[in-house]
Amino acid sequence: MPKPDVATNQRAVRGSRTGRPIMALLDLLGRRWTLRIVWELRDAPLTSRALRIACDDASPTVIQARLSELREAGLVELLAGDGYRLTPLGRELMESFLPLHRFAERWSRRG
Amino acid sequence: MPKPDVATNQRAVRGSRTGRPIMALLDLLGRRWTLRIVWELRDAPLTSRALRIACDDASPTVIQARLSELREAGLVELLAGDGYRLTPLGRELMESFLPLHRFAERWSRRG
DNA sequence: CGGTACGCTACATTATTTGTAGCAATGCGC
DNA sequence: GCGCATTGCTACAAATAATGTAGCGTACCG
Repeated sequence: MPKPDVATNQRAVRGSRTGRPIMALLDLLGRRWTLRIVWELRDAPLTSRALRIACDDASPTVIQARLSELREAGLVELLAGDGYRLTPLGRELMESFLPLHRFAERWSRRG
Repeated sequence: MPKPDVATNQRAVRGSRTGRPIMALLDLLGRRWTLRIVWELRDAPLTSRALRIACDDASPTVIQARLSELREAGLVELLAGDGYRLTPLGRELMESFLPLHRFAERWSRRG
């Protein structure tokens, strides 16, 4: 039955067809390196190159693509001269993320 | 003929070598459809086919691959006759996830 | 038995990622 | 000015992953 129209609130965010924001967010964050980028920006701004290195030397192509998506999503911004940093909204995302960090610790101790 | 390697049925979870669990988790969840699958299983078990449909009709290839990864990660299990469901650990993940759901609502109302 | 649903796989086509190289623009010491 | 380093960002071929469709083998139910 899901045959709804796209009307993406964002460019080509997969899964946004339902109109439920969580779907758009899950799709955005479910792209390779996106979560990691947000995570690496949690403390301080990073230049695109520093970010690349922090992200296990991912290729600049993907990093740039993800940064564009994150900027469009209003989660990240480019500061003249200081590289990229999370916007206030991005910092909210980061905070919503902390429980996952704690979960990761528990998860790593699984049998 | 590339038969899946038995020891690591897929490449090692990226970042797991750093010893930082969050990296392994971010990598696991940052693969296409993984977040969505966990999300769709939040309420009730689903058969692999129902899950496929719930996930915007993603191809069975990826769904099966992700389910294997999630089972290996101890987050999802296959019930004889009832399809897939979150393990207790998977439910913990889901709960760690709820703040993100609330964030998605705020995010969708951004300017 | 026939029909249906399950988990799962094959495989060719298509899309995305990787890795390497490089560009134009800015800044800094000289 | 000049050379040199660093920035954000792009090109592009090769490698890898996802898609879409079909189908297998195994159950279950009539």
